[in-house]
Amino acid sequence: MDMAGQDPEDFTARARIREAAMLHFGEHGFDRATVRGIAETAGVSSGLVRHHFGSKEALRDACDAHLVRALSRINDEVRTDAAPGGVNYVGVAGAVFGPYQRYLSRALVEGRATAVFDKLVELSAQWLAEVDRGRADPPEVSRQARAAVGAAMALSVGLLRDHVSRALGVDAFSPEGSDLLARALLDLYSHPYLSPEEAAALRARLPRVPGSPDQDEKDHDD
Amino acid sequence: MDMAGQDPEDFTARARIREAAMLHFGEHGFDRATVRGIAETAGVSSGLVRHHFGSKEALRDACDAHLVRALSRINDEVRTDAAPGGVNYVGVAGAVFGPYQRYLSRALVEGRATAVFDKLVELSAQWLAEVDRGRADPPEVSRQARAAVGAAMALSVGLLRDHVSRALGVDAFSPEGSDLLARALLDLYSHPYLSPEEAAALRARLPRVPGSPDQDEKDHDD
DNA sequence: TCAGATGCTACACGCGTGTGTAGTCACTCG
DNA sequence: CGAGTGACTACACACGCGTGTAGCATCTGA
Repeated sequence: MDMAGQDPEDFTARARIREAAMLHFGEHGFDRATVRGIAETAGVSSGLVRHHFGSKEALRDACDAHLVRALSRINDEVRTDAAPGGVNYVGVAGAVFGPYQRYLSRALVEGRATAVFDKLVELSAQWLAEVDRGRADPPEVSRQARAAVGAAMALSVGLLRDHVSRALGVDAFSPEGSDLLARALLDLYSHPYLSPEEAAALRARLPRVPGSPDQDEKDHDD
Repeated sequence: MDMAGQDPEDFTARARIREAAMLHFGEHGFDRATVRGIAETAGVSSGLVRHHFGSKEALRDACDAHLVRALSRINDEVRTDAAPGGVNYVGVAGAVFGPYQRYLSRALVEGRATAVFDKLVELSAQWLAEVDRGRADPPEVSRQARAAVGAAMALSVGLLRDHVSRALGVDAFSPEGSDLLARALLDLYSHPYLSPEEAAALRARLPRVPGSPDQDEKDHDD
């Protein structure tokens, strides 16, 4: 039916409901959020929510789908606006979390929004490809693995927004906070926090070899 | 009453309930988890849960408190076992998430477990203090800010366990996965991913100065 | 021996929830 | 005009949930 575009349907009740749902799901979580509350925020009856989306879970699916669409749009914008020497991760993080920060956080932690994470891994891998080019020693682990970790790290501040904000003293997404964060991240990404010797030493202390049984799990007593 | 120790009460029904609660809260989330289900796992009646903890929320509080106790114990162990040249972050992450990975993840994302995060910031700051000593250029941002980001990053893989595992191809907490992760992290922490020039360039592209209004928030249209 | 805790269970209540149903209004098309 | 269709509402139902209450064993100490 209305598979049309993204803009023209934004004032429809359906879009308002979706928007309200992302707000409520993000703020209170899926379970705690109520269809009635969403309907109220959207200015419609609770029945209409069901009429348009069928069920609460289907509504969440629609939110997830919308998130992916929003991401791919943002992704294109970022790609054209990226710094020549590497993707501006701060910008990416700020953009990915957009108006939907809380919703995305919950979705990611609950294991959903896989497309978002995978896209971020892809971006991270591209970045690493450039970095690896100008590198003397060959990386020990695959680029994919490092990209996965990099993607997770890029999201970490957003996921732990409240805690980071508390430690920072200002909201991480406020102008002051994001500036502080950006500079902290630049510092982190531009300085090695382990010397090659330390890294080698720690590597040597790693649990035996892959495949060894749990060796560090002596007891979790209580 | 039974403020006794931590070990001697581990076989009591109260401890079993707490343990079952952390399992259920972690697996299904606080709202979706039911007192009846927790009671069944603990092998007791649902009434006993209320008898011991008063309410579902109080039960969660007890779980949080137990988590903090577990952390401080782990913290002591790690501190004595830490590598001389820096804290083994991989070990820390693996230890902090112990048997309570999922529970901790949810608690952190929901803004609880502040003590855990703050403790991690503290550890991170200690580590940075050592790193800063052997550093030529002075860091631009406070150690606290960098520690906050570092703590968030140390937790990121645990928070996004499912996604990272999917990108890795193996469970991030399996022996193979944690080994792979450790080596990826060591690579990340021991190599700068931005050259000083690139960092300077990106820093120059940062939004004006702290305190400037939103400049990058043109529109979030729909 | 007998009160009084204490650990624990069984059962019922009330409420909020997602969902189902019936119906109204408006607009379209033949 | 009139049937049809989709947006939308009001209302009721059934269910699962946290919570409350009453009661039963078991142990302890005066």
